[in-house]
Amino acid sequence: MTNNRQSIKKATISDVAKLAKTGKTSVSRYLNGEFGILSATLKERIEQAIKELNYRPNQMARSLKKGQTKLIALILADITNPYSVEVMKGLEAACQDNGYTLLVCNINKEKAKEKYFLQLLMDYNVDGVIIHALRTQDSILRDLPFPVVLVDRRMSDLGYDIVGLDNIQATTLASNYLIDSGFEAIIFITESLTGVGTRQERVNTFKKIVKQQKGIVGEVVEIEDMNQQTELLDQHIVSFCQKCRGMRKAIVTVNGSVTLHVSLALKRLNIIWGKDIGLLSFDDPVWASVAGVGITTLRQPTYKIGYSSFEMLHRRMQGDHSEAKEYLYPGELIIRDSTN
Amino acid sequence: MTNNRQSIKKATISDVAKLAKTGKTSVSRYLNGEFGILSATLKERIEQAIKELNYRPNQMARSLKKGQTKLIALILADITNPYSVEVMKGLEAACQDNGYTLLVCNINKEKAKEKYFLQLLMDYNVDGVIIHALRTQDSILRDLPFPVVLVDRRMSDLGYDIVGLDNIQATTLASNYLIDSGFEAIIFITESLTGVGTRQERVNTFKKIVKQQKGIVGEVVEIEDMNQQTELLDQHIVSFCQKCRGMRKAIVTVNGSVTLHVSLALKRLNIIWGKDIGLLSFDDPVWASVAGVGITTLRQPTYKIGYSSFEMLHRRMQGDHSEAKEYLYPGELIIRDSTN
DNA sequence: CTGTTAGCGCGTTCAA
DNA sequence: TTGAACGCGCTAACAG
Repeated sequence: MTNNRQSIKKATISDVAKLAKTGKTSVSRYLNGEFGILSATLKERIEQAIKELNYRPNQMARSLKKGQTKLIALILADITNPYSVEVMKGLEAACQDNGYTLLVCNINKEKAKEKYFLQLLMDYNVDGVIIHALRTQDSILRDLPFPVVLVDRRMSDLGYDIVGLDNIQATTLASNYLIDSGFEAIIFITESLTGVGTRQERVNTFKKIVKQQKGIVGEVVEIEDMNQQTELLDQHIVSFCQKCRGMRKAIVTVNGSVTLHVSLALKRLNIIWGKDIGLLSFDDPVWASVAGVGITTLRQPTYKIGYSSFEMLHRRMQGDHSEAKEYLYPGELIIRDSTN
Repeated sequence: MTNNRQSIKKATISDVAKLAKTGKTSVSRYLNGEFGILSATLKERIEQAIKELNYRPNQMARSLKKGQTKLIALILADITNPYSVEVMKGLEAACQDNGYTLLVCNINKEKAKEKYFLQLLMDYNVDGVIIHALRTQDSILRDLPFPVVLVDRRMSDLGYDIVGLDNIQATTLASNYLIDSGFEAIIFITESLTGVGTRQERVNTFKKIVKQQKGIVGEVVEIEDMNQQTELLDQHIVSFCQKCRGMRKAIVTVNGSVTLHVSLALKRLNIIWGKDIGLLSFDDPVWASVAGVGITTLRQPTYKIGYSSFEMLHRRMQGDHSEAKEYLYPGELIIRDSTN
């Protein structure tokens, strides 16, 4: 059997018109639901012809004509990140609910691709774009020909709408929980902070809270590249443990990826979370409950974030030119045995 | 500051032609790299005009005219599955290397969406489609207007190319490893087998190997819905342990998702892998090394699978009508402490 | 080497 | 109520 049978030519609107013995215009009207101006019999004939030819309108032609493609795009830094995938699922649902198709663009952490995709999306005339975790400061980000919504604040203000976690609320919740649970020394471990507003907010809030509490030791460690600098990570953990000997210690990780790296480090160092040290993670990876005794996490309403980012975009696509807004959702603490 | 400034009208090929004082044809030739037929001065003028207007060709118009969109699509059952995401990354890289854009369609395990997406892709005239884990037996799958490549064999033979893991090699490798390591009773746990060729192949190979070995107890458990039937899973594990009391026991899980469920079950039952029972998982989830003592896995060459699925598709898109082929890649055993 | 012309499939005047 | 004709932005056939 042979593959690739382009032989099946698709019927066009003209074919339908011919078969229904009418003009393309009426068919077009039928397609667009303007039934008020169609006689019952014509409508019937067209219906019949469409079914017979198995006709489906060509979206490309339609897009060209109407100037809107019903395509929207999601640009994300790293599709390996489960958080991003969750957001994507919410977004996807919203798209389908509204007749839009989602184009997923994975930057894959390669800076060059940011521009590449933005250009591409302009070339394809997408109706709108949702950007998650973009870092470029390129001027291309100004005056884009389509509306943009940002998931998580990541760059200097460009006047775009923002949807994301309420980092202040979430960090406060997590920090206070640890303190109330009797932890006396807390180290906050993060990846590169440059250009990533989300992480900055978490770090800053953490610092502020710790400072307000007397007798609590708070420390922040920033490691540029977790994949490369494993020894550095190990060293920081070790020296933290030594410095705070005798105190109840805990680690907070800024996101799921860091949590994985820290878990690996603790295994290497033979430090057991839930027993030798506390552990609390932003994001709620699926494996959080099977990793050792389980890891306490701060879960984000990812699905909702994805879904409502579409809603904001949709408003813009329909011509809403009002001031840029921020929609921040609260996080939820999922308590497991790493912090008991 | 206001968002959504569609005000910036994009320049068209006519604008460029006018500014360069020439016809659209020459501009088009320039765009398509046919420099052999362009005088140096004209080329120069066009180049200048394009830069000045910041012109970029409209892909929609181009697609309409040429009948090819440079769009290909990936249809997958569940984007939450890390295996699928890995495949996607390979595919994505291949697309970019060849100037194609990838459309990701997530079925999300909702059967109705399979047809929906296939229709959609026809409407958008994509050049080709890669299908991962589709289950429909709908006639729509025959005579599609674009070439198709299947990742993992999942349905009755439709004459499409197939790329995936060599399940026989992989299962043999895994099973023999367990037997050689001294395990005497092995239970193979899988999700629903109906319509999923990949899982069937793994199960069948497992059965065959176990039967050949004297003194080895082999058992297969199929659980339809892992999310709903957690008690059932627990029961099966418990009864297996009772039945095979005194023997060295191991569990094999058919994929990463099942591994997660089984890990959770073992935690509930307070059975410790690597000590009370062996555990070996198809797929290699990122968390395999932080779950308890670590989980031995059978890693698939996911990236390569994704990349080469594009290559096969590409050949078809260029008109190769030869017989459908199968490309199967071997798996690799990653040994951790769950099977020592 | 270059420009004019005719569509690709569809939506939208405008006149009947 | 209906349909003919034009054009969206681009490429290709055909003349020059």
